[in-house]
Amino acid sequence: MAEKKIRRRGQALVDAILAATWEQLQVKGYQALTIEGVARAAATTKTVLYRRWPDKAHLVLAALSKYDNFTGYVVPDTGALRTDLLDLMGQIAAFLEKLKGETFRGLLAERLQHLELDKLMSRANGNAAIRGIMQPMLDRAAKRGEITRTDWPDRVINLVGILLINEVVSRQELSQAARNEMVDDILLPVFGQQGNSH
Amino acid sequence: MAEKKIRRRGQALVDAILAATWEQLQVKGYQALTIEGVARAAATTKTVLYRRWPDKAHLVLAALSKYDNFTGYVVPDTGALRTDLLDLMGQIAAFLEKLKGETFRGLLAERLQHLELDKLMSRANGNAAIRGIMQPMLDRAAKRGEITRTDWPDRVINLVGILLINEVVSRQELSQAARNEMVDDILLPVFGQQGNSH
DNA sequence: GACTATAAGATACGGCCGTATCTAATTAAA
DNA sequence: TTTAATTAGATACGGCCGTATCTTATAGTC
Repeated sequence: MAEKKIRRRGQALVDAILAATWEQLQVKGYQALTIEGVARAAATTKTVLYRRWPDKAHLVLAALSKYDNFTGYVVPDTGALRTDLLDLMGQIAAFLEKLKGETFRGLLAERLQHLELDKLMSRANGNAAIRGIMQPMLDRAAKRGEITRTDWPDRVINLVGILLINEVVSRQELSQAARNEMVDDILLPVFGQQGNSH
Repeated sequence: MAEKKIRRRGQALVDAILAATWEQLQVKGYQALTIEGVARAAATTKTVLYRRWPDKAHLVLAALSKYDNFTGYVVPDTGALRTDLLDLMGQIAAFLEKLKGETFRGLLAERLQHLELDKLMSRANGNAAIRGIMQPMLDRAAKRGEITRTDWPDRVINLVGILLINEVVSRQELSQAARNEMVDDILLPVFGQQGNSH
């Protein structure tokens, strides 16, 4: 008569929780998602969640990286620095798009309050990752004679990411026109390619 | 025998609340400051606070603009675009400094979640305000022959602010060296002044 | 199969959020 | 001065946070 109380454990439990997180994220959005709500939806308790993830941001990132296949970026090689930059921006834009804006802003906001989250956001933030993509692009551009200098400091390398993030945050969208403007008015002049902006 | 119950009203009450807010901000910092805590400290209730300010961010901004005299920026006129830019950055840096970093990040985070706050933050964010300062600088630089173009889009004009904000957020400081680098490696090239970076 | 370490689940806590409702003090109007 | 309109203050609500504690199911070990 008494119902069996089956308990999920380990990976099975994690999977169930992340599934619930993902579903809540779709239904309610980042802001309205709560730890307790996810726990309820996953038919467990928040105690269990707090044992694994320190806060909402980490939980959501875990779900994101499980479901929203975070494929890495590809180093563009289109034959010209300008189109390389536009291609890269397109890739990042697609990534930000998937985060649905509101989720992205939520994660960013959380990052501002708990700076440790930095590392996890390195993809969107683009610290080390971006250099790995930019450097080959710049080296090739130099070889082609488009630019002369290739040893740029982090601040310059990260500029692409900063511009995109700011665009999403302040205008809530990331149009092709905006990307063109950023490349032609800002990035190309910075990298020292003058004259053939378009 | 029964104590008189004197009630503060209007401005007197607002003043007391803002004083309490300011004090709590010093003592606890932005994150740990709570509406209920301020209400307690001001010997009133949160009902009263919510009748005037929609959230913590607005309350703190109100206190800031009352106590931390938000003096406006002065349009630099040092005789060269480079030093003008450095001067402006210095002014903004001083403003950000006063916000104690943590408060700034807190306000920024809040802004990400409730985008309406945008307007209030326009000083730090620098939408319309920044153009009013940048444009005369650029016009003068053009007259001097340092640059040729002066009709820059918002995205370019706002770059100064974006760079500074990003610096504070990601590195938690804003050194003179960093400002020099931003001016020499990014801003001057963007505005088209090549060759005399330093 | 019995025993033990581990981890899930249940429950409760104090604290804060933001809202609603009611009362009582104060001010302005009549 | 009495009356009416404001607005401060008190209280209570449901909801969530993050932590602590305790019970109980599960897995591995002897």
